[in-house]
Amino acid sequence: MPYLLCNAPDPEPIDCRILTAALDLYVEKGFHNVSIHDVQKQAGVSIGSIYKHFGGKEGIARALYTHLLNEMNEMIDSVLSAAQSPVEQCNRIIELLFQYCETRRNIIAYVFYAKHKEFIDDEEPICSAEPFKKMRAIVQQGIDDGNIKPCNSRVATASIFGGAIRLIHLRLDGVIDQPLPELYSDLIDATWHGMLA
Amino acid sequence: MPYLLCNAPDPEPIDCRILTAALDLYVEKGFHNVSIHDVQKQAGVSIGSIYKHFGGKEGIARALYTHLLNEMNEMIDSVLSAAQSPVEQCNRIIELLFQYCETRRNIIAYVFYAKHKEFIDDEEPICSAEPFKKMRAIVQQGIDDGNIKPCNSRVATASIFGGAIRLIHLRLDGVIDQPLPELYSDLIDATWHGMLA
DNA sequence: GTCTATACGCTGATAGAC
DNA sequence: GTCTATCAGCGTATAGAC
Repeated sequence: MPYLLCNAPDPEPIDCRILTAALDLYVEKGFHNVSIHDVQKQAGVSIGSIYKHFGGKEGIARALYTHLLNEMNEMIDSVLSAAQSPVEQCNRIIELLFQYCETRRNIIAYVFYAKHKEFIDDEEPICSAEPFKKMRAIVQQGIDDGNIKPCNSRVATASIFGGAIRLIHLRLDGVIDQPLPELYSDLIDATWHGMLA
Repeated sequence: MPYLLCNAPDPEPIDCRILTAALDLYVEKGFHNVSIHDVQKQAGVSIGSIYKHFGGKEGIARALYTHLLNEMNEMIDSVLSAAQSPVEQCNRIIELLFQYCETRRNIIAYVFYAKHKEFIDDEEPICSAEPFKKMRAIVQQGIDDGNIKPCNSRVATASIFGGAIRLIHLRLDGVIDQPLPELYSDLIDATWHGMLA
């Protein structure tokens, strides 16, 4: 995977055109409501090329999946290498997710919102994927350090990131019309200090 | 809607058999991976009857949608009529959702997990539906009373219910193998008092 | 490597008997 | 009201030309 989808070289190579076209269509209409012909038309390539490169519709979805998880993963790694405390790392991840939700909407939608099990065979649930494991590891580290409240690590991770993910879903659904970064500080305060007045 | 799906009379009427069969199949395999013939077989009725009663595959999905939202709504109303404080009402809703997630798994999956926009035309996002509005109203009431921290009501609602919804998703995905009610008290503590140690 | 034309299967939907 | 048999259309995938 020589480059990230959002940093494609110019002129855009054919496989990249196919991926971005498919991503847009899958997110907008849902995987099952998109035909190979739709992708072919939008990408400006032929059906033959699509089968040559990805072996079919599901092949594109699987390639997208690994590709975008990879981007997620690099994002998490960049946060980790900044070497702050676990709490600050969690905050930074949420901050970046909120930014991406505005600037790279379809990537976030595909990773956080699509139901991959319904169209990609034998795929592990996405929360078992590398970036999500790392998020949980950060939380566990915070617990071990004594900075995060000691409790079931699933519960802790869900408590810390659940509100953010919920807001992302609502934003993607069009229920929230405010850009998420504007809600960041309120959410962070609620997450760490609780919702009691 | 004379009865709730989970309290169907005996012998089960034909439309109810269709709905429960479709619910099971839709949740297990995803709407688009289920054919009318699958539903017909599982429900033990004919295709003709299905078209007579619901007008087709999407008609079943729409009927399920309104039916199950109705059940959700009654659940919320029962909590509201118990007339506790908003904070206790929120806790009770989460407690019931966790219970339902174990005992009426498919109902929760269909309401909280399915992407209705992908197969039901012109449907409002589900969080605009009555039960979700009521949840937000409860939170707003708590803020007005001075019991819940005053902030953007979307953020507040997402903070309070986001962790629970996230755990429900993980449980439905098979990532968590512990029954959710066992995680209830940890989650509630985290929600109201925050995640700092 | 890229394309076009074609074949085949599946699925949603209907018509008409009981 | 319930059922079975049948149709028409779409969408995936392939074969073969350039």
